[in-house]
Amino acid sequence: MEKSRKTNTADAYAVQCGKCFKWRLIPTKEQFEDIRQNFIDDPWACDKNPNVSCDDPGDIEYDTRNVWVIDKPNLPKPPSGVERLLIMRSDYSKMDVNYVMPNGKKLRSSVEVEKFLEAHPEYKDKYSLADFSFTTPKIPPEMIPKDIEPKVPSVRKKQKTKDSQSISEV
DNA sequence: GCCACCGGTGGC
DNA sequence: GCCACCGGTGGC
Repeated sequence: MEKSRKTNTADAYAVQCGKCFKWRLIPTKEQFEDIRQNFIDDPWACDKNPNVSCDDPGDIEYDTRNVWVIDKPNLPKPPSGVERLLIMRSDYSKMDVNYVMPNGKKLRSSVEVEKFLEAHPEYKDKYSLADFSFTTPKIPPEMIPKDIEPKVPSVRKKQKTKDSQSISEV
């Protein structure tokens, strides 16, 4: 996923084809969430779209012209009426997950979800804890803009090679 | 007074 | 060492 400097949230979503490894843009967040929730059992491929094949050029390149963040596969899709927000810290150190409930309340952890459901029994048959995941994507070090100052100069963070690609929000 | 944002840490 | 979680607070 690529983040807009303005909104601090993803402004595009892309999935990588399991066969040709090209990246294809997914038009909406909800479609992206649909693909993501079953990604391991049902990996995505270009021909999932009747009008697209691996012979077609990719929609977007994985490079530093955008800030890419690789999402975890198989996150539960937010139930209807609930939106999952993924917010980038201004220093690109990490991301935060918030769930926006139908009444506008934002939840920051599973514990808060639990409390919310207790406090609002009317939602209890509609939503369950399993619908929520606060797992955050990793930010590949090369995606951190060059003009961002490293956080604590005294502490060196070690770079990590991250395997995968698979799913990504841009 | 709220809430978006950030820093710190406990537990794994 | 990582990351899910939460307390604090500055700016509105």
